[in-house]
Amino acid sequence: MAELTGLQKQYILHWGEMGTRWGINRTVAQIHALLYLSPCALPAEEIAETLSVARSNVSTSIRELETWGIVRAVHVLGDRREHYESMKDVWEMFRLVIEQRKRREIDPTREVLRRCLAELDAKEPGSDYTRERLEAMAGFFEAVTELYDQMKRLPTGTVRKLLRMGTKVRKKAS
Amino acid sequence: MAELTGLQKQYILHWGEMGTRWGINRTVAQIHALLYLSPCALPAEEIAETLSVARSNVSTSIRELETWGIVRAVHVLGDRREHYESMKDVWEMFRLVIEQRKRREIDPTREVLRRCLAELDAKEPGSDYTRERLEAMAGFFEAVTELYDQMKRLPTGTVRKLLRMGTKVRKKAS
DNA sequence: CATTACTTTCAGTACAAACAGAATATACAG
DNA sequence: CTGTATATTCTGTTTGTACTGAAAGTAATG
Repeated sequence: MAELTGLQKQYILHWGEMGTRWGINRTVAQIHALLYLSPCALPAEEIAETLSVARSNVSTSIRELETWGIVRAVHVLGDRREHYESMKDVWEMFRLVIEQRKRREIDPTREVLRRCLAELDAKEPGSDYTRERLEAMAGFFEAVTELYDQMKRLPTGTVRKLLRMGTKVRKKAS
Repeated sequence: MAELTGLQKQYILHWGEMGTRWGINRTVAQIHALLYLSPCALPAEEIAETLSVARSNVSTSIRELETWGIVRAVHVLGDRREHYESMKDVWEMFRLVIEQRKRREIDPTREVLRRCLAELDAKEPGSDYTRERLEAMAGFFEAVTELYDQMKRLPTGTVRKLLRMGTKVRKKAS
């Protein structure tokens, strides 16, 4: 993984852009893409060179990826440096990311909605319209959470199987 | 909707923050929150005042919300100004947003992955590892797309019903 | 325990997105 | 046609995030 092929470059750059669109730092996403494509774990130094970013920037970004749980440090015999490798199971990676974004964004939103509704009862029992809207929104978030919980219970791979089943059934019916 | 209650303020501010985390402009999200809570359509002027942002900023943001299809202009008799109102069906709103983000981000990513794999065949038939990784990622995106398409076929409300069913079944089983 | 290899933290800088306000355009009323 | 109300576009400024390079920190080696 010394030099990038044009193809790898293309993938890494695109992944970086996608990241930014979903509120993920470009460098973080690029590093992830690089590690994902790399057959072996890479030291920070090499990542910095390959992507032309500061060594320190790599350090911070790696740490973020580690908190997501999709990158980890491994040791290579005869080398004092940390080497970093990405998880390779795509489904599991996305599961991790989704789980954490849910915790950080969906759950707090549910909290706010609940608190709003409670306050509404206490202080402004009259404002029916606001209540109606907040309840609709709260219902949505509860449902999404429910959906998520049900998915989580399914063992790995089941989603994929269900998907295949669904496709077949629909094809038969048509 | 002249003055905001503390509660409405809370919701609007939170919604703004959530927006930024998902790559949506804070003002855009706030305006959406305001219109969503408002029982009647509001003129741009009033939105600007209520949220303390520049009139021009409202203009741009509204336009973005219009392109998403979740806000539209309506006319009020005896008033030359445009009044804006938000869609109220939460499920439909999210459906619209998801559909468009898929178009703008998921689909292009699938494109890139396909192109990469094609190029890989043409130019570098040897690089097995890269191919393996790209194929795994491509497979994931295809599956997500498939899942999305299947969901889309379901008539409105079915997701909600399925959800309730799922809950019941699981409760019985336990 | 001093030196070297490596990593993280910190402080300032650069950059891109968001924004305000002015300028311009459009549409309506008299 | 003129003046007024409203909407949009444009330009410069602000703001916040990402980033760099230097400094400090940590740990292994001889």
